[in-house]
Amino acid sequence: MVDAGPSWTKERVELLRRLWIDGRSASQIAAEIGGVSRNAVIGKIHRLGLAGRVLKAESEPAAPAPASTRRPRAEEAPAPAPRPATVVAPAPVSLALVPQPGPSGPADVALPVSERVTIMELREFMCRWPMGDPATPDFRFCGARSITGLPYCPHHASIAYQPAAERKRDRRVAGFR
DNA sequence: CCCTGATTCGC
DNA sequence: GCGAATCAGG
Repeated sequence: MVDAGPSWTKERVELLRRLWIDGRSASQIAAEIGGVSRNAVIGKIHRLGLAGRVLKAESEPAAPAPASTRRPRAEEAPAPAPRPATVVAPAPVSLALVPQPGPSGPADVALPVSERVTIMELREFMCRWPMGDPATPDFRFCGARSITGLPYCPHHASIAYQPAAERKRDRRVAGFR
């Protein structure tokens, strides 16, 4: 007998809870757990009362824990917000840390050339970092998946968003490459 | 176009 | 309870 759908077994629910609290997105969790859709994950999250995740830690007297058959599972704190991997603000990356094209080094290894696109193929979710000379036919945009909310992929975003102090002096427009 | 979570509602 | 479809927003 091919056991029916896995459904939400204890293990799966635990995994779900772990990943969710860890800051994973519903789609990521769905892919990780397997056999369930993102909607299923979200639905379960709500039924478990885990919705809302970490975002507001103010006027919320925490959940009214039934307190009864509590296990010595030393763990029931209101979660100190484990900071998801989602970074909105540009990290303070200095140019010195950006791998520069050396005389004998493939500086483009971090750039998926195969993903380069023309302006016609460019979509909003694609990295708009210009590559090459706009006057030549081989001009392309990076085209990699851009960071949600930003026009660039992680790599180019690290170059584009540098500390103001770093560029305040050398504020030139030309030199895009 | 991509993504996110929230909600609804038939099953 | 479940989750696809839908909604609302980025």
